Amino acid sequence: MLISLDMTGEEPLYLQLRNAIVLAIGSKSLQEGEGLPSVRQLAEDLGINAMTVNKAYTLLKDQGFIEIDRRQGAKVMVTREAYPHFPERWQEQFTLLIAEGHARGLGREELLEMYETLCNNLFEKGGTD
Amino acid sequence: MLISLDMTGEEPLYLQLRNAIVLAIGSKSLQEGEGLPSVRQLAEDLGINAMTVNKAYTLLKDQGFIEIDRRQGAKVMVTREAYPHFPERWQEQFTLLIAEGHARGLGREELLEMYETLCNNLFEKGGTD
DNA sequence: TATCTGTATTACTAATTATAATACAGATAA
DNA sequence: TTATCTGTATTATAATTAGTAATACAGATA
Repeated sequence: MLISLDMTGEEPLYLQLRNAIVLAIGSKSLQEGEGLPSVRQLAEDLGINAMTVNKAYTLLKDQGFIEIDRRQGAKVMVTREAYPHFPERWQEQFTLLIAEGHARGLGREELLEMYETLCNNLFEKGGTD
Repeated sequence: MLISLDMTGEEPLYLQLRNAIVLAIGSKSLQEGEGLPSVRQLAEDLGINAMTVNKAYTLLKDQGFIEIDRRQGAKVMVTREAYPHFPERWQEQFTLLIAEGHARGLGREELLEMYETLCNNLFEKGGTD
């Protein structure tokens, strides 16, 4: 899992990190049960503070993407119970993005093509799923 | 265009307003060239401050969804020049949402179904497009 | 002149972001 | 036992941004 952060952009570091990990899980390049680096290790690798990594991990835990064991560290474990807002909140955001694309001139077919292209790009990064 | 804001939620009022208008444009229930209420009028209707409405309008303008004429007020006018970040930024967000859905257990077919359902829901709100 | 536009200014509070230094609890391995 | 890993709680600090609001101004219009 290669993660690079944009230190100059406006997106918070902990969010960039959270998103990178969600992308990795979604593309199966991080698999269920797989362990994540320790907060200190990852912080050192990325050149950021350990508490910033901890913030990302805690967020991922609260959103049901990982579990954290004080002994072994964090590992991928997607659970539905931890995040009951799915799929309602997700659908809202999804609909909003579709609306944005359509408003900007993408027709139904173009939207569908775009969707499929993005899906393919995402899935070919990971394993055979 | 019926807009209702959640005054107690954590989502900022100006963002809720911006999103509601983008949804309306995307579903064609607000059409190209159609005028929006004045900032004061809308602020009064919604029971919020006029500058909050202005912030939403300014954001919509900066993102290329509306044009603002000091004389006539704001009207829907989607332009590509005003927002050169499309489609790159949009694709990133879209991909992230797909990844979230997939990570939470939606397979490729389920994702596609979900996509089509959301599309249909969105488009049937507006006109015949 | 009265009344609409949007908007610039200013203000104020609250929250966010990131970092840092410690310290602690628990587990593990030498 | 000791050293060394985990995560995490605590506290602090600093800079920045967010969010909302009150007010006044400029320009256009009727």
